[in-house]
Amino acid sequence: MNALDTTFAALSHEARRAILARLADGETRLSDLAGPFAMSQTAVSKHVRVLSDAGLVTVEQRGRSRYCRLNATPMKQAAEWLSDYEAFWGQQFDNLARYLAESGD
Amino acid sequence: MNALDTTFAALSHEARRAILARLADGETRLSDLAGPFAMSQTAVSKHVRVLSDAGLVTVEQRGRSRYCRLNATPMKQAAEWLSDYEAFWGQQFDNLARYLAESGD
DNA sequence: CGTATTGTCAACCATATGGTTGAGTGATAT
DNA sequence: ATATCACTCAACCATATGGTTGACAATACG
Repeated sequence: MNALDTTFAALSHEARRAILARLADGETRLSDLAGPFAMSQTAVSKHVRVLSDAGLVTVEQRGRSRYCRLNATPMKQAAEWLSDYEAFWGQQFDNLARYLAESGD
Repeated sequence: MNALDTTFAALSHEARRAILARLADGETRLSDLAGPFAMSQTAVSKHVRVLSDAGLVTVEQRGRSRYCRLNATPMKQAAEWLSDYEAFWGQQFDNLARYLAESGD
């Protein structure tokens, strides 16, 4: 898997996006991250692992806690990939119109 | 799975991103899509199915061929989600500096 | 008609993902 | 020293993903 693969895959789960949103407010301990989720701490830990493997989160052990920090850098590449399609975002109706025109040939 | 989940998941495979890139050049038949891939047509068909389920591709049967068309609309939502983190993209070194400063306490 | 083209479907396989529980480890507090 | 906190790890489970093959269906061509 390349970087874009792992980045998009990491972003494809709501819990992980929620974790990132939380980290946008600042560094958070793993146990504090787990709070809002109806999920065991182990599960949250696994999600953080996925985010960490994707380079989206930096984990640092201090004392008995693990502090998680957002690293948005990989998102930049993802956003750049998406931006290549910016020109097509408004074209849904154009496509529909073309489809209707073509199917009427 | 919500829309963002399926969109990001669909984008997390290189073959599917390649298919989308190809479709950006215009409508393409499924068999023509399969060409460049070291993969059976069935596998390509499955990828197109994933893209279609995510709303990124519109498939239309004409004669014995299936014509695939790009629909970038779902990407817009994904790009908007990402753009919320734009402010953090440049902060990797800031974060590193802060980390070093804190760990030096 | 028969045959090639274009694709699906079903079955199968290996591996990944997302979750659980229970046990264990290392740091901190009392 | 012991208890508690914050985790990880290993095992297990169910389901999803990504791929294959072989059989089938529908369209088009001659």
